[in-house]
Amino acid sequence: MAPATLKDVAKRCGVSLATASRALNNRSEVSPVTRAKVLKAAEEMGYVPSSLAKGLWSGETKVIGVLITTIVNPFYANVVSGIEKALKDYGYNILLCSSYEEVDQEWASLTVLLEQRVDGLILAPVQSKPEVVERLQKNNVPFVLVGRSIPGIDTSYVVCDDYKVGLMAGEHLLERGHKRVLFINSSRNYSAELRLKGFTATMQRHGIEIGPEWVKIVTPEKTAKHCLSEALDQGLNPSAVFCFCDCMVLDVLSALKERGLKVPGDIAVMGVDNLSVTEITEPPLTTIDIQNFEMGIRSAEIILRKLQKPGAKHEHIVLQPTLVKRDST
Amino acid sequence: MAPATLKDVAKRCGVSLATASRALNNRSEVSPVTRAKVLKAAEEMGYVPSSLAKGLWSGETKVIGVLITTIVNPFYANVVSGIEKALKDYGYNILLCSSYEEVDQEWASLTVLLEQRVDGLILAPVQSKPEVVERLQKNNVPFVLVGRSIPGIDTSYVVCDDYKVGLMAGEHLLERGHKRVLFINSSRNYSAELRLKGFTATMQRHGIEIGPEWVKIVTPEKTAKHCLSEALDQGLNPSAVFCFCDCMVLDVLSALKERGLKVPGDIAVMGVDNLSVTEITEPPLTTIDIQNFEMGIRSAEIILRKLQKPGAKHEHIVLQPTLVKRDST
DNA sequence: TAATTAACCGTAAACGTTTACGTGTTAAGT
DNA sequence: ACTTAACACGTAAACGTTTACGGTTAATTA
Repeated sequence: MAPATLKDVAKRCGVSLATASRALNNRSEVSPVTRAKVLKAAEEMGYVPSSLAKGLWSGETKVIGVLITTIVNPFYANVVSGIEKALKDYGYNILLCSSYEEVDQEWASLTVLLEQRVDGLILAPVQSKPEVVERLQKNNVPFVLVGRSIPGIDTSYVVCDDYKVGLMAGEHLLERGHKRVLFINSSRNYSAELRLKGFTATMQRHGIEIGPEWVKIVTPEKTAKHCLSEALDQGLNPSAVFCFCDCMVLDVLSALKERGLKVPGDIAVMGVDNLSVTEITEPPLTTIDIQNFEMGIRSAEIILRKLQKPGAKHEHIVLQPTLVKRDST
Repeated sequence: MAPATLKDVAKRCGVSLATASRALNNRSEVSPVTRAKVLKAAEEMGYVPSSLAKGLWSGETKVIGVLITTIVNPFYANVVSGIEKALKDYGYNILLCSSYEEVDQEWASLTVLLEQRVDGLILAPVQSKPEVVERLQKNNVPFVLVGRSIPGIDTSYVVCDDYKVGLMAGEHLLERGHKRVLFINSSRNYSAELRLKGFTATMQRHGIEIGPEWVKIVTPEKTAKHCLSEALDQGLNPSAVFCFCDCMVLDVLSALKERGLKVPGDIAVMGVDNLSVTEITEPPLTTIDIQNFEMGIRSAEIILRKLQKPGAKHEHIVLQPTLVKRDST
């Protein structure tokens, strides 16, 4: 009951494998009448060519690996959607893997993607360490980092200007009079570092030191909600919370609700990503738009270019963030 | 610069292909010293076995195709996340395709998935027509429908009790005194039909006829926002809107905001899916929980069982919806 | 008429694995 | 000293494609 093969089709028409293959691939060396016969037989038998065999022969699978933290985060859903859109017209498909922000899981996913011989790879690396990238370079597979780059290593990447993100958040919150700001950050990746740097530098320029107790880090075990609770229980009394991404803001928002704290009356909050939900929360959320969908598009386009010209230079795309002022600050 | 093959590894160790293969697969017919030599060489050369070749030989790819409408809808993001979780421990991976609710796109994606020789398929069919399912049956690939079944055809599926969803919505809205309810529905799939039936039957039981002008259908070209505008411009004056899913509710919500209509004061709204955002919108949204994540888990489990016992009976899982009363009604 | 060419088609090798089968060596049993 | 068994390893076929190469026929040219 295995699927019909080219051999089956050929046999049924009484032609050779080669002829059947040529007929199906619209090559000229086959007579019109034979071609029609083969096409008809293939159609009737529900013949679907095997990408495995084709890939083994041609060395390309028409599959692009995508490795993100989790598709449940709408930021990545948007990125993946952008990737999908850009790849569709070129016949490429997506093999999706998630790291859940865990190094081991990322490594394992990478193994899978390499085994599947993906033609290219788009990934948001978990850490800002070189191992993962070195592995890809060693395996000679075209790849692009998306959302996060890695300092000191030359790769293609599509990111936003993360330092500026931190800077914009700092300036905005200062403008609104906030001096005690809790920063709930993501773990270990370079974007998180840059946003923190941009933020602290800006606050410092206005004479405000951000001590380590004002920076909490979300991990797979410790949600943004936990971070907030921890801060409040430590008696920190922030007047505003700045989160690495809108997802964390949503988490914080429900925590504040539970505690009966009003936003922005008792405490202000803002995030990054400009997820569509931020328009319709109560209150609508101030956030920073970093062009999620566009990031997906651009990274896919880079991969497509790399596939066309294998020797091409690395491309570095830095998208500009824009502040979206709403009512939560 | 192609990736190292088993042949390369074997040559470097001065052993045959067969021995190298056996060493890497931990078979007993190879001496400890040879095995160590092979493993070391493979490690050094960054050898990664080709799933293509392995798949061609074994007939299984360790890949499950997932065909949904779009990953941007958090409902499907949750479903996919559930699938991923259930598959992970068994070494299966996800090839993701989107139909965007278009029949042609669905058909094309299916071709790709069959070409890739996925071991199994989880899909949310666009229409409640048999073509797609017949194709899969003809190609003899195990599959499960998720979220939507197809009437009159025996397949495995994981759905919620859609008739009951419609019924619950109807009863809840009646209870809140709404008699003029606009139903913004999804297009052409059986779940949409069932929810509509459950809804209209319930309203009818209370003496309220739902004329066709009270049912609007969202298509790729016509968003929920359009549907609402159309209804209001037709002078329909609904006191409540029931949407096929929360995504549509969010869309409606922003449309109402633009028009300056208050929820639930001027008009009530409710949806289905219990997306996490519905807790924190203003107002928090009444919705119906249909266990999104669980749907993913269950459908993946069915596929896993089918892969173990190819001859097994179809499984039909109907999850129970629960009404989540919040402030939008 | 003989030689050339075009049109069509088949044979076989290759892609990277796995395993059935065969072969040679050594150790144990008679 | 001869048989047997166990062990370690190699050879080759198979999975489903594509294409280089060669061959046969018929049509064209000299």
